[in-house]
Amino acid sequence: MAEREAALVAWRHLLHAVRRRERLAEQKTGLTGAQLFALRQLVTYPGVTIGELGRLTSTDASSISVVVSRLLDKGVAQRVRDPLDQRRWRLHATEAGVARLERAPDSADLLLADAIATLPAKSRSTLARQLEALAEAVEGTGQPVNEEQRKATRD
Amino acid sequence: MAEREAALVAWRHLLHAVRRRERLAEQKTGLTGAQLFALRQLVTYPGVTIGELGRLTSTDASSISVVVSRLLDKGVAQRVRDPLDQRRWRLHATEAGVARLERAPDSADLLLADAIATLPAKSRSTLARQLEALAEAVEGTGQPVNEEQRKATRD
DNA sequence: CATAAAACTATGGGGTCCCATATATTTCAT
DNA sequence: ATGAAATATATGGGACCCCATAGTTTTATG
Repeated sequence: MAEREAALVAWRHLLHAVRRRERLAEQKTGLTGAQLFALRQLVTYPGVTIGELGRLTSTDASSISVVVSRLLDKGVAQRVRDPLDQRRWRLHATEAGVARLERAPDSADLLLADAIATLPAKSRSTLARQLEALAEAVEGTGQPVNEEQRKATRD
Repeated sequence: MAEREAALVAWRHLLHAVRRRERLAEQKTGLTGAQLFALRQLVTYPGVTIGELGRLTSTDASSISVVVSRLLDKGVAQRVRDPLDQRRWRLHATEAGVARLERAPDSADLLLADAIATLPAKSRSTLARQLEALAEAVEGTGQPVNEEQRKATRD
């Protein structure tokens, strides 16, 4: 019944809420949700590459590549060739970028993080486990579902 | 600490898993994730309107309108003017649409629903409550509403 | 050492999403 | 009854997302 689908509905509510919040933040900051989130990773992990950033944000490298190019255009990020590997760019937030983030306290990713942080520790870890289990289930089927945990290659 | 962000990471993992699963299902069925989900609602709630479908799927009416137009083009849905209100379309899945859905047992929305269904009842309802709470937090907060444009879009 | 294979980033295709707007129809006030 | 306000759907803009693929550079292999 409705009971059985409540979590699925709630999942969509959260998705919708996040997307709308991202639009609001965009109007206020001029940076989209994806841009804000990527930029925040750059502040936290200075010098990451495109590929690493993709793994950090759980998006395809080709997707994050486009997002980064916009960050560069807007002057909130910089890139430098990795001297040890000329294929890679090392990415950094600029001063302007950091300032821009500080003026975006109600971006979707932060509100979500804050909301999660206010959960009791136990609920929080349960939630994390459940979401990972769901991701695993959605990911796994269709392709060989190995009991043995896939090579994790953690981020 | 990583602990504090585990749920946020898990959230993104699930998002990524769903998007990738939708691509796989698309290759197999010729219908995108949004199309499959909308079509399934049409089977469950025959005769819904565009607006109702938007509320059912937690998406903007203008977004679902485009998705529906593709369903119509593909012949998996039909529409008829509501005789009582000439602005509205009444939407239905066609036979072909129903058949198409039956051949898509591993679509993202179904896999997610199944995974949720396999959770213990208690965990399931807790998850639903938590996700709703997060949606509420993301939606509600930060919204200074500063008088300005405030279109009550409750659903 | 030369070359094939793998890794990294970028580009383009087709879809989705929200918002702002436009048009048609219905409902509400006066 | 008539004009104004609200409602329903559609269109276009700009960004995102995944996948396929291409061009470089690096690593592995014979």
